[in-house]
Amino acid sequence: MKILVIEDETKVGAFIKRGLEEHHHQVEVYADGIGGQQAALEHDYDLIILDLMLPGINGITLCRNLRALEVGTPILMLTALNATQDIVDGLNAGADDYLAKPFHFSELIARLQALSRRKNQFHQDQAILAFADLQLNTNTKMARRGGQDITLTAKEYALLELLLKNTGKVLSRALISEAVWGLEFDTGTNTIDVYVNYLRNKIEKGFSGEKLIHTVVGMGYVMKQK
Amino acid sequence: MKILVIEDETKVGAFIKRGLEEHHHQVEVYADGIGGQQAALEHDYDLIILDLMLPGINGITLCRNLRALEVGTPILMLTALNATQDIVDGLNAGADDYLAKPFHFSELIARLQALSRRKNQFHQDQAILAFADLQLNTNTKMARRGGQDITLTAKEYALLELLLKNTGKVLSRALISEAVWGLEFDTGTNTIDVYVNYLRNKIEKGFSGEKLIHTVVGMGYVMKQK
DNA sequence: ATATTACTATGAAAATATTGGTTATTGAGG
DNA sequence: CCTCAATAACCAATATTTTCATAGTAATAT
Repeated sequence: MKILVIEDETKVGAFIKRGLEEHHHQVEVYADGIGGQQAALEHDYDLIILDLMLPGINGITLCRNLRALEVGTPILMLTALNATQDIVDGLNAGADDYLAKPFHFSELIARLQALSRRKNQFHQDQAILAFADLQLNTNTKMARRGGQDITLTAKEYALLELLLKNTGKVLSRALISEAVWGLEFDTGTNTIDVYVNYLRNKIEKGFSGEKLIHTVVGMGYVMKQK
Repeated sequence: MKILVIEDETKVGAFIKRGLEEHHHQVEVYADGIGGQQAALEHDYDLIILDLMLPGINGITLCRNLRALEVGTPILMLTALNATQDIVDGLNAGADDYLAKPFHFSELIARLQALSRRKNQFHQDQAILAFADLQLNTNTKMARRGGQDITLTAKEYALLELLLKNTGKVLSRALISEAVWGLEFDTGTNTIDVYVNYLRNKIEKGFSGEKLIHTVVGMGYVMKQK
């Protein structure tokens, strides 16, 4: 996920950044509200972590501004302990959740996951990912081709979902490794190739439809037709 | 959605109506409580937006009346800023959420979405949830299969209800944990698995009907047939 | 000809199922 | 108000099942 952190205490900001990066997120930190607001408007983040105590602009105002400008990105507020009024104000200003400082990092991760889950639950418009005569139902986690249901394992599903969300784009092994296995390094193994093979056996072998997962030698794999 | 707005300030009423219509909702506005209450009883709305400061009848009274008359439609109160007592009274009278005036339109939209989400998840005022030959009576909290009554504990009931309200959808342990136990973090225990096992023993073991709760390894559990 | 990718079998590891026991909670009776 | 018993909730261990990662070989592309 791409995450924007607006936090003036540099130590706290660095702590959050480091921790989130260890969880394979992409993080940008702004120490002032003005810069943070600008960034939020210009880029498309998956989550904004916003300290309410900021120099320059009040966090609640910032939050309200973003919502007024139709920025729908989930916002997680950081508040001082027992700042009940801040919490109420913040939620009214359009924030989605809050976390009282000081907090354990695991709490932050938990909130973050809860938020993305909630968001995914609401965004049900993309329940089915389809390409050519292949469909992937993100609710049932089942694939379907030629009227036939196909059961996938967790890794197979993650891989197919990635391919279907990036049809026509060549995905490098490094990118696949990071997205599906959460690894940022090259393991030196052929695990990805093996899983591509598993997928091909399930969604291509025995089906009359054309080949969908194509190898680009030296580059990676693509989901495409022709 | 079909939305009823009860608001005496015509400017505010018009503002809400216009905004909601831009979001493709169907809106009716009543400027007085008596007319609004009448409308709420006669038509079937998806949401009622109710100003607490009304001429003729008090908003809280109106809210209480509707609930007494078995109108289950979600009610979103509009209150003056810092009218804490009103908020408490309103929620006690059966309102589902509140919004302090003045508010940004995006806040209203957010509340509305949150309410409809909550409603879909929890407020299915259908007394009996049924799937295949299994029934769950949400009033008596009893399950029934093959003409035989099954008593459930609180957690078992909550879990079964969740599954039945999301048949066909794979529910992750994280989601189940949040919905049934209210936890946003992973306790590191296998409590969910144990309760799935309890449920299976009660609703599957000893019944001729087919298996209904399916495990999807690495993903979670689903209620489905076949 | 060689680098790269495809395929396959297998043991290891992870995930899940099941069971037994411990701690909480509740409700009746003293 | 307390005690006790019954039930529910929870946890941890072990058993079982499924999935995964590896490595070796075959096939294919450049």
